[in-house]
Amino acid sequence: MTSPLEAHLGYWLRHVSNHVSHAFAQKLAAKGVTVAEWVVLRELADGAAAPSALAARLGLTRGAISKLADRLEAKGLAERTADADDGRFQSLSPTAAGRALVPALAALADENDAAFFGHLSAEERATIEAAMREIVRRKGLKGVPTD
Amino acid sequence: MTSPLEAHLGYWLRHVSNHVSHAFAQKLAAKGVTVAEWVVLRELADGAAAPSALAARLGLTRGAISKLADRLEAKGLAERTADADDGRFQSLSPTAAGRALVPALAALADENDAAFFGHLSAEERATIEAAMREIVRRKGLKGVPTD
DNA sequence: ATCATACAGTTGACAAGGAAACCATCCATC
DNA sequence: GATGGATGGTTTCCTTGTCAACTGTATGAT
Repeated sequence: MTSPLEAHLGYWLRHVSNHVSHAFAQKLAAKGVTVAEWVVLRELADGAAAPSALAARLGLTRGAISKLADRLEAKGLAERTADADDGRFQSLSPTAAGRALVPALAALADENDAAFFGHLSAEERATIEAAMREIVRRKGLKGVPTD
Repeated sequence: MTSPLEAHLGYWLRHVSNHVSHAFAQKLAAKGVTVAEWVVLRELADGAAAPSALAARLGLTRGAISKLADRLEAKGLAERTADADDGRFQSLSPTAAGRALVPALAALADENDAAFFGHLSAEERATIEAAMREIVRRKGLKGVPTD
């Protein structure tokens, strides 16, 4: 007997996480930003960063970051600056507009998370988060997903 | 203070679920099948279905199913048959080859799930699954994700 | 009977990443 | 100081999905 899809925890995780992300994407769209853009912007709010550092931290390829940087720059939310010392390096930093946008987007993120998980008890939330952190630790997973 | 990404349960869910799916995709690739194809194939193993029914059940658009059907047909794993009564309808059914493939793929799915979640206690697993099911119920979420 | 409407499936344009090839720049060694 | 790797960033191609327009078929109201 082949086990049904629903037997897998991975199934449920993806199912819910897909919907969470999708709902979040909808909310972000109203601000003219995609989820991936938000993640980068959020990261940049803590200080400018090199594209490849972002790639490593966010679990994306350098190519993806390159394209994301293009989009953010086109939207006037971030800008590249060449490193004076090393011609290979560059630094991606948020513009004033980009920086200004972060709080509103963060509020949307909070709101979205609350909408999906707000009803869970503190224990349940703790259990789930701990389990996820543990899996990440065990598997040595790197990289941030897209939310 | 804008809350960090890690404060959101949605973040952790997606993080882990991304890796679970990716790992699964790798395993499936050895069998020449993608995750989406597996999901459809698994669904068809329970009996032939109309494309639009699949779309609704799997949370994909009809267009996506149409292309998936193309691929499955090209690989000789499924086939379309026109409905005799209603010219608009068709039915997607697994070929013998497709049907034969399912158990092996299901084994991979089991294996993959175990690799990520096997170390969790039964209680933890139950808590997580119940929470996810509850969210799906509350939100009235439809559709299966891609695992 | 006819015609508008709804519906199943397909198709084409587009978005977003991954993989890999490609450039440019730096550094280490000779 | 030249030259042969590393290393950072970009570009190209491919895959896969959505969205919206389109095709063909059935149905219901007149």
